Amino acid sequence: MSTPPGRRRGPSKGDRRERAILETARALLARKPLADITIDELAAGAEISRSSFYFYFDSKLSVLVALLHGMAGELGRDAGPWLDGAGPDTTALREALIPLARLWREHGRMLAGALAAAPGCPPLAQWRERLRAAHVDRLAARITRDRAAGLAPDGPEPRVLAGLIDDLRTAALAGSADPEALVDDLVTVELRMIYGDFGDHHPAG
Amino acid sequence: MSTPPGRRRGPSKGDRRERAILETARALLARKPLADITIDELAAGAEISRSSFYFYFDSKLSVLVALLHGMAGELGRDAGPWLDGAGPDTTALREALIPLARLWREHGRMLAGALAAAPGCPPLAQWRERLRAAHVDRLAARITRDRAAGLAPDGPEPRVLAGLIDDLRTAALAGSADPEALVDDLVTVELRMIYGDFGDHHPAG
DNA sequence: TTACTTCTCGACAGTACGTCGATAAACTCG
DNA sequence: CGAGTTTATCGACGTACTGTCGAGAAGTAA
Repeated sequence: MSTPPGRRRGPSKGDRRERAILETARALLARKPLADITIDELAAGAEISRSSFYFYFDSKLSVLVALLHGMAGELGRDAGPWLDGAGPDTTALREALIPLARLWREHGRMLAGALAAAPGCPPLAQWRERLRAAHVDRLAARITRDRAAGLAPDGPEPRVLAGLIDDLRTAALAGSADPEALVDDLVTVELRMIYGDFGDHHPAG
Repeated sequence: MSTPPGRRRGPSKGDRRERAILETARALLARKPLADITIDELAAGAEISRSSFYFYFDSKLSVLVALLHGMAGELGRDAGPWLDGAGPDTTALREALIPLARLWREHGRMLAGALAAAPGCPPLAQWRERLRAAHVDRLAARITRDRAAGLAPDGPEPRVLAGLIDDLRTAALAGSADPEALVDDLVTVELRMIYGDFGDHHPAG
């Protein structure tokens, strides 16, 4: 359910087909959930027969996983300054959230679909877990540092708090029709979760 | 997909069958997601044939919806003191969260499954929306009152903030293996989201 | 050409869904 | 009781989608 079955290597024509399947999937996922997409549609989009589809992927879930992996890098981009910094750095947090929100605007249906399908499909669950862990680990470390430095008040276990922040972020972005409009509010709220209102003043209405 | 097809009224034997289906569904949903449950299983659990199932419900989603409606009341119970009160009332918030967490411990799989299936099934989406609206409306009003009274700092639009809190709560409870262990941390974090650290001190490690 | 890998497809088998019409069981009321 | 109606049950059917198999067409290279 996760590794391609037939192909070996070679930059040949079947590659274009594989791309076409991925492209078709991306297009369809922007309009409807995975469950409503049939292998026929995917195959038709790549101009091959349904059976041929199975030469490239072993299920539509594999297609989604491939799509998601292709996007893995983008999801954590620009988070460095915030996650590796210290104190209630509004700007850094915002700079981390903006590209994330953009990604959610562009691929929201796909990401939300993947998240919803994750419990019940190990490879998807693993993908989500990895992403979450990457965020939580670094954020928890940051919280620990800030508390030690007296920059943040005591509170929930850093890892738990970081988990709550990740949950909030994901749920909010997944649920919103206009994720980018949420950025400023998310900044405020995430900072409050960590710092109380240490030096925080709401940036924009 | 949402209203029963055949039955009229009368406290007769078919009622027991309907109950049996609901019971079976509840039991199965505790172990696996809706997608992995077949009508056959539901029918077998109620000791009727697959076709007979359709006399009672028109799909397994309808069963889930019925189950959910039967639980609608419990979900908002004990939230009154918190939602109708004022200021960072740790106790009231905790009293609201405890029964909620208990419910999530007992029926977490079912609730999480319903949430995951909601986008893609109007009746479920509606159910979720109603629940969310009920919470958000009252909480937003509370935030507005508290700000007017100088009890809470300014921040995101009350409705937006309330929405974020609802998202956080739901996502956190849905994702946790032990929701009740999360209550104290949720209390801390929700209060911080609304009040910054106005008078808040973390209750328990 | 031959020999090989890459790619394609039709045909098949399996599973689950939802509908229909025939009929059985249970109630109702004369 | 027994005729009529509602309530409940089921088998058979048609449909949609999934995934596999094996035959073989293209492409590539000696």
